[in-house]
Amino acid sequence: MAATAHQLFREQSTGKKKRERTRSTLLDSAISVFASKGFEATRITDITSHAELANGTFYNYYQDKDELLRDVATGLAVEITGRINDEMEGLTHGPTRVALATARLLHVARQEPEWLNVLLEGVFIVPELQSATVQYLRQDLEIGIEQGHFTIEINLLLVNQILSLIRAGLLLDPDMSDATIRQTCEAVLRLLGLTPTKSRKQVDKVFQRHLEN
Amino acid sequence: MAATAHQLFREQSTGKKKRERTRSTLLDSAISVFASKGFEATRITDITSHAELANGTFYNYYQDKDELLRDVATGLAVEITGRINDEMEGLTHGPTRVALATARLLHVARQEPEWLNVLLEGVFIVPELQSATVQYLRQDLEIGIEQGHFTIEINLLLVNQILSLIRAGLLLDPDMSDATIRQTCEAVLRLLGLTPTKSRKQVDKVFQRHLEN
Amino acid sequence: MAATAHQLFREQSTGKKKRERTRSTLLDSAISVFASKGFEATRITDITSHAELANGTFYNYYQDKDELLRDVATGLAVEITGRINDEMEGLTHGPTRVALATARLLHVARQEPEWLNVLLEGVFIVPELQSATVQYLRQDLEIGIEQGHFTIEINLLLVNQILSLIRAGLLLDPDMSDATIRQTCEAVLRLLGLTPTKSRKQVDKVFQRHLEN
Amino acid sequence: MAATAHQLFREQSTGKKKRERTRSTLLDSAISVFASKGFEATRITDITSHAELANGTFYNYYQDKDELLRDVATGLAVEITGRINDEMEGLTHGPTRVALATARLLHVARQEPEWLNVLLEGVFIVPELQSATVQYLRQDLEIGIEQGHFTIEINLLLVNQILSLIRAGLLLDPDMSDATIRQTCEAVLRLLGLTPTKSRKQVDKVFQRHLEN
DNA sequence: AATGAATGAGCGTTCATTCAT
DNA sequence: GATGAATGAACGCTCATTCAT
Repeated sequence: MAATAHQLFREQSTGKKKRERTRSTLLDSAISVFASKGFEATRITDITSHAELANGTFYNYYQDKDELLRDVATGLAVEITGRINDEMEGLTHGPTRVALATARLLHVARQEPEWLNVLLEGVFIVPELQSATVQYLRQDLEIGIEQGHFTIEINLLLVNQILSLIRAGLLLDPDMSDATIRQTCEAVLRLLGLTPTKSRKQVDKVFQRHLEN
Repeated sequence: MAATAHQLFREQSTGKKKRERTRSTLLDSAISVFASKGFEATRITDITSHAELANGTFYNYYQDKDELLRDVATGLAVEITGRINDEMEGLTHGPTRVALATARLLHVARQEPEWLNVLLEGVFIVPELQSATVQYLRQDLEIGIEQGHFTIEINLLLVNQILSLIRAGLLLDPDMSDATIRQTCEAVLRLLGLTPTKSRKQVDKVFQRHLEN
Repeated sequence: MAATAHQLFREQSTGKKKRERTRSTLLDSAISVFASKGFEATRITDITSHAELANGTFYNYYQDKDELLRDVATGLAVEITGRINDEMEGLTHGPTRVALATARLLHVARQEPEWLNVLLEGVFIVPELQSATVQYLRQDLEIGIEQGHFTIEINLLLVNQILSLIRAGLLLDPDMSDATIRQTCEAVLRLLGLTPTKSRKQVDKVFQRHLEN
Repeated sequence: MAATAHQLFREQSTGKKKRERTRSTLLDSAISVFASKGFEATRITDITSHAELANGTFYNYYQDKDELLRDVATGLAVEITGRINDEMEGLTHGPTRVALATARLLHVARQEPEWLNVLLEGVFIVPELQSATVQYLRQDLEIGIEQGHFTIEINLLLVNQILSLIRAGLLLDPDMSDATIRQTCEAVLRLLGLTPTKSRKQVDKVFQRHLEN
């Protein structure tokens, strides 16, 4: 397999059976190729040749591209939310949690530029990931509501609005400069009902305390 | 040509030369097909057969799908902004202008469900429409800033965020219920820096004064 | 009509009826386009647009490209043989006649680079031009035989060999340098049975007496 | 695959891998179709259907017709020159070598009428075969010059003239009667500077000694 | 006579998918 | 399990040809 930024699935499968290792190779290749050509434009052979496998091998694992995307996006979702959650332990302030989660997410996108792109394509194409996202956000949103910080009604549109704001940032600035991350975080907080001033301060705090490195 | 909701371009070209009428047929067909299958998935023959023309006829008018999309989206932009601007005459209050423009836009989407979908695909695919959109919004945003209502920096990301919010609404509720329109308008105002309360009131006012029908 | 090196047919038809003038425009355009793209690669619209006529107009004059080629090549043959014959008046020496005719032909090709190319394509594609060529050559060949200069049997293959030698020169050096013309003329004379020395001298003489300018 | 005169490449690949066998099938089919319709007029599907393969299979082996022609012509050149060279061992007399090579070449064309046709199209279309031909002829021409038999300057035009003479014979009499072969051989020798008498005698000798069968 | 819009058969090419090895 | 040759439907695009104006 051609060298990549980070072979997420391959690493997770070292030592496992061959079938699992080949599948992981496909998954990692899919990330690379989806990220560089986009899901639609990607051909099966793009993935298998990137994985240095025969084209026919693909069909030993997946029926079609969609099924692969589902697998990829789910795996990425698990990895990324895991990373974010690690840092959120013990935080109880709703806005801080949301701001941090958003900032962390975009930070991951900076370090692994391919991941978020592919994950978001997955969310917009694979239906079940939509509701998973809702589940994931709901808790933090409810905390913020209870604390009186968020003035919102939790519904599918709201979640989509948040995702769309994130996507807009990613689309315009794939390298995720600090400025883009900040503007996106602030936009999310404003959407949830914080004033511009509070949004700004909240983001500042999160950057100082959690993202200095 | 198969019956459609509203043959925008066909109407504009009645009485003109045959070449212009056929081009309009293609444009109207493109709207229908792009809206129902999406731009990417649309085949040239989908458009020509919807237009009841031979496939080859397409190439008498456009080099490829992109060129057609550009034409369609531009035409739609002119029509839609025209309709919106008609109602904005004399309004000087920044938030009102933005809220009304957004609400009107989404209203058009309710009446002509295909238009906004296609226009937005065009904006995200055709580069020159991106900057046209910026131009269109900038004035109202500047008014709101000067009046002290908006707390923003006008940049490309902001414009994309606004468009993304609109798109999120359209994607989730293509029929554009009042609830969706309201939530989208409020989201835009919050993004621009209004508090939840002001956003809500502003939207209420716009609905009462300008959208009762 | 776009400017060309020399509008042979157009000139011949000035003052005649419109039908004749339009046909001439097509013929001259055909020469230009056949010469630059080759007969096979030429499209009907290449010719009509070069002639600044509508594509449909073509079919008012010809059924297809082949018919047009026949017309073009015949016209060119008449023009070119006319020019050559003008200079041959009074010459009775077989080798001189052949050498001069060949040299003149290639000279015409230098002045009107498009003509010979098109004419030869015509000869090899249109059958009836083949036998016309035989007719044209036979007389001079017979003179040379009778005078004891040529050691040949006049047959179709011989004529084709001569034409092929001419074509080889044209293909390799479209600009028809003096060297190419000389080598080609000598090759023709050798083919007819002259020794290398006599061939060389014959060509020298023709160049001195008839082609000094 | 439909029956053909002689499946040159197929024979060479029996026992080899499937990929090689299929490629050979394509090559042999190409010879048949190119010979009967000409290179230009041949469609990809003409070749694949003659080979009893799916149209798509072609593209597993070649990018386009040109690439295939190059492969075919090269293979034919190797085969044909091999056959000719076998008979030339030990001959040191320049004119004999040239006459025999030419005669043998045309003899091959009689036995395998498709080969020379296709090879010559290849030589005139594929540039690298042009120079290969020059290389091949140069040696014999130099021998003849050194021996004082040929009165020539070796250049590209000369080589093209020789090829053109051969082509003329092939075009006019695809069955390659003895008369055509003789006339063509004599023409080549005359072109190289031999007198008609010597040319005739040389050809007679070659026919008696080497082509009696 | 001239136009040029419309046609649709035909071709090159791609690529998901199958299957014998 | 992995391979990769073979498939053929599907699509983009061209262009000779027709015909109403």
